[in-house]
Amino acid sequence: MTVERFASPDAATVARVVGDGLREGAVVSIEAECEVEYDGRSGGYLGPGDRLVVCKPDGTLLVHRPSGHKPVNWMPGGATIKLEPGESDEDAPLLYARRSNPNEFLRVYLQDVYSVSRFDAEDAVEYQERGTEAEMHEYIESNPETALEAGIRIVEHERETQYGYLDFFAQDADGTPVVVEVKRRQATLNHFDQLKRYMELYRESNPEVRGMLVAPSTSDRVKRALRDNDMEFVRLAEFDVETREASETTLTDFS
Amino acid sequence: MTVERFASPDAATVARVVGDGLREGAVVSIEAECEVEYDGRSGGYLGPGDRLVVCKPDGTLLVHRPSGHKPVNWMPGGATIKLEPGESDEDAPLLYARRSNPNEFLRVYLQDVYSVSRFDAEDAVEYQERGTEAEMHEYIESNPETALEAGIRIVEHERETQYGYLDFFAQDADGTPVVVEVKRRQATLNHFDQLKRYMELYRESNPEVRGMLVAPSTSDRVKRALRDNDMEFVRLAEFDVETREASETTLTDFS
DNA sequence: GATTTCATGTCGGCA
DNA sequence: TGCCGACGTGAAATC
Repeated sequence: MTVERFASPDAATVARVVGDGLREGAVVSIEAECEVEYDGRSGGYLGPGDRLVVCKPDGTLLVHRPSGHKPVNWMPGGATIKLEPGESDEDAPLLYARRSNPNEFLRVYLQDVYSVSRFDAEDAVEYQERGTEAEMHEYIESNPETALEAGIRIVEHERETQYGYLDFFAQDADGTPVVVEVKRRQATLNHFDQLKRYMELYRESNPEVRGMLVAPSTSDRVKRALRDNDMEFVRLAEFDVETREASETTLTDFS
Repeated sequence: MTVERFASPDAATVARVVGDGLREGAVVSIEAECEVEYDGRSGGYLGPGDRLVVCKPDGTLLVHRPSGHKPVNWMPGGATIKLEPGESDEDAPLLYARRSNPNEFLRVYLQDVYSVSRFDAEDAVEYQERGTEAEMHEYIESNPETALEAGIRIVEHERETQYGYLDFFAQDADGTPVVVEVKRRQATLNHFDQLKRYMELYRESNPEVRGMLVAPSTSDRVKRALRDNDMEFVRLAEFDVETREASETTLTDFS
């Protein structure tokens, strides 16, 4: 049996299921009324309420409220999770997770456990992702003239500078060097800053060097900042999610 | 009963529990072997394997593998979730979530549902957080001389400029203006960029203006970049998570 | 709705 | 291990 579930378990059962489950590599889910306390990089307290608590064998602990994408409290993988049965029968069992670097902990007081389940999940396949920044780089590298401008030539990809990595170092039709920074989504002021930082390095030795910020879109503010600093925005419409209708791919597309 | 669970349910039961549950405001968790397909801002495919699928009544959908803090696939709140029973008995029921803006969808093919549970969770209390950037601002505003330097005076908090907001605008003991950028964690090159952007605005009219990057810590690289640009780093040790041992607060601290 | 900034961001890559 | 930047970043505040 892959899933074992216990309704209204007592503290000892909860302790056993959590302890054995995690040690043996299972995912343990708990539906309970609980109180949560966190301290570390930030700190917080959540009073009594019903939540879904998920413990993974890698040390991940998630506390989910009935709404919201993010867990209200959590511990990323690598933490040590243990369950301490309450001292007396009235005491709530304590689900306790701690990690160092940074030093932090999470305490979940399980005041009323409605249900706990142990899930011996087998999941080995890899997630296949499409549409990453790496893909955008590949596209630009193979089609620089379509993507950027006629006559441009890529000289180097991922060039290291003393101020960090720049995406492409290129030369335009006239042989003028071009610093290219690529963003997969709408370019922000931070991205402008980043490009400018690289530009300053090259402009010292060659004031002619050009700077290109390449992205599916950007705001007017960023465009103005670029103009004010003699840099350029290049729109890569091919990667704009909003204009490209979410394509109705089917499973066979991945075969 | 707050939690209702069904072991090895058939497609019709899964459809009923998911449909009724979400409509009636419950959290539905599914432990199943499934296949996942996503398309939208990015795209991806996850082959068959055992996962925990969580559906919330606000439209949140999470697919969790047995390890990792983040769901391998998800849909943030606001999506429309529906479950379509397979056409025939052999067809896997399809859990389908869609949203617009951006336009994207998630398909979870439930090939083998080990268990589905409906959790009518009641959770009304608010989460109380400590240690935010706002708190750091308050601290600096009330103790500028301890936090920053002797004789300094805060002139303005959250001043708007044509290039964005700066955290504090101050004057030192000599009356020289000081631009202050505050970060609640280790300051990065990006934060340096941000401060520099503001600085350039002020230096045009007054080359004497000072720039302060205030954070619990930063890297040597950032310190050097600051020095090279005649700006300063101010360490706010009070907010350093690493030096401050995770304090052993108790529930009573929040009363 | 668009833009900007914060976050217990998390995650991965590389020195 | 620490630093650095991408992310389907998400979420809040502001305009």
